[in-house]
Amino acid sequence: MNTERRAPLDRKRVADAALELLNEVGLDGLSLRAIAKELDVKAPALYWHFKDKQALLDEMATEMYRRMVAGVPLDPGDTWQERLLRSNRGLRATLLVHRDGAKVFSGSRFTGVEHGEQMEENLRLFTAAGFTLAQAARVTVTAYVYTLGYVTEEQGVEPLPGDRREGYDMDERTRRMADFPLSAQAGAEIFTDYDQHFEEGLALVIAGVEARYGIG
Amino acid sequence: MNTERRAPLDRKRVADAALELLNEVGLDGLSLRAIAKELDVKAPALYWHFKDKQALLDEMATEMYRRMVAGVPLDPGDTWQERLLRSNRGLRATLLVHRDGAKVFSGSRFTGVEHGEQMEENLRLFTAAGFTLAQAARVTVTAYVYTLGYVTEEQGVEPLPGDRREGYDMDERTRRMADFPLSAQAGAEIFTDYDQHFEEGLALVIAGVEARYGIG
DNA sequence: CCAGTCTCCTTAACGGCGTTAAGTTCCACT
DNA sequence: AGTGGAACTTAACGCCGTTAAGGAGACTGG
Repeated sequence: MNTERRAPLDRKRVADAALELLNEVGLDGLSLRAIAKELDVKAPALYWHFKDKQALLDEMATEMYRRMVAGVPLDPGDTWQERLLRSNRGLRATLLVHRDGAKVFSGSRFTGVEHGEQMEENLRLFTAAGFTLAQAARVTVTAYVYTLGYVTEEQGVEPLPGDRREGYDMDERTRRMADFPLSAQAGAEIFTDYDQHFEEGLALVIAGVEARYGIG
Repeated sequence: MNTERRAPLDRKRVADAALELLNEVGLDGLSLRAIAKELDVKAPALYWHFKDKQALLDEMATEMYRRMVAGVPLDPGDTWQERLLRSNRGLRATLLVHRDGAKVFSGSRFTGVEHGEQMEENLRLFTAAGFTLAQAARVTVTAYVYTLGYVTEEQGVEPLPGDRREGYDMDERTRRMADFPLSAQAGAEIFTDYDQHFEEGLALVIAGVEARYGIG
């Protein structure tokens, strides 16, 4: 008989398995029973590690954040513009790794205070560049919610990079919008080239900061 | 005996009832059975009017949009800046009317093509102001996702204006963030005064458009 | 060496969920 | 009067998050 005993779970291993499963089944299909099965365990076992499902989702978001920090090494010598670009590109890339990544992220709260470190570094850089703390907060939050909102919309159309959801066929949309020629044409401008359009919006925010706060 | 017969339901009446209920129970608690009860009907009756729950949520989002358009009369003589301010303030106000308004809105797609009219008007105004269609699309989308992202975060902290969710006590947060003084202090800057901070972020976007596209 | 405790999991069950199938009632029209 | 469709109800399915109770194995103190 097999007396090998599986190593006990921990929060990170559960979150990892859940994130992997997320890509296959999406947020709606992400049940505790399915996650448990992935870990060769029954669903109630998860309650030993998390008080409820939301706590597991929080851990998933936190894990995504950890991977983002690990994948986006920040140069302390960055200008604030470079920092804003890098961190928001990194954020978007992180969200895009998982189906419904933006929803998981924005619906959850980080466990612990690890995220404080990166936040502190950013605020330090911005204030050193001449921003007041209030301005620094405003800039980072504005870029953050822009990115989150952008990817949320993006993933509503393309759950994973490259595979478009049904009902978002461009030709069909153009036909439906025949009475609104500008809107019809703008559709091609909105529902394609997500990478490039994200960059442009981010550039608008940065240009706004330079202009309004007078820090180049 | 009572032979009065209730007028048959329609999509709008269902969506109205669901939106009203949404404020009491939140998106998680918004079950078809509860909506049906509100309408003196059993849950499966809703399937006569909607093919599934998502279709009902889509109708709710569309109804929110209709109310926004009705509540934010657009002056054709607006400058593009005024238009961008007005429409995004109107959008935020609309989202804030209902608990989880931003989530409902960004998770759904409009039914029909009514929204094309307003979109067309906006694009007309922007192109008339000198923007290319591509620029006009970029500007409106950037402001749109900013607003959506902002309110999503806002409603994560304050589900309805004025009633703060537990776990977002500022003093307690400051204590937890003691190791990160800038972040701790910035918290007061981020998790309060949502109206004013929304305006500031929107102003940043507008300033960016002026600077980057050279249209004042 | 063994009793007791703690960790980590299982089994069983609860109420509620979205959804489907089948049947019912009532009205409009021929 | 008879037919047909519109607008529902009743009953049921399988799945969900969650809780209660218990059990197996390792760890610890006497």
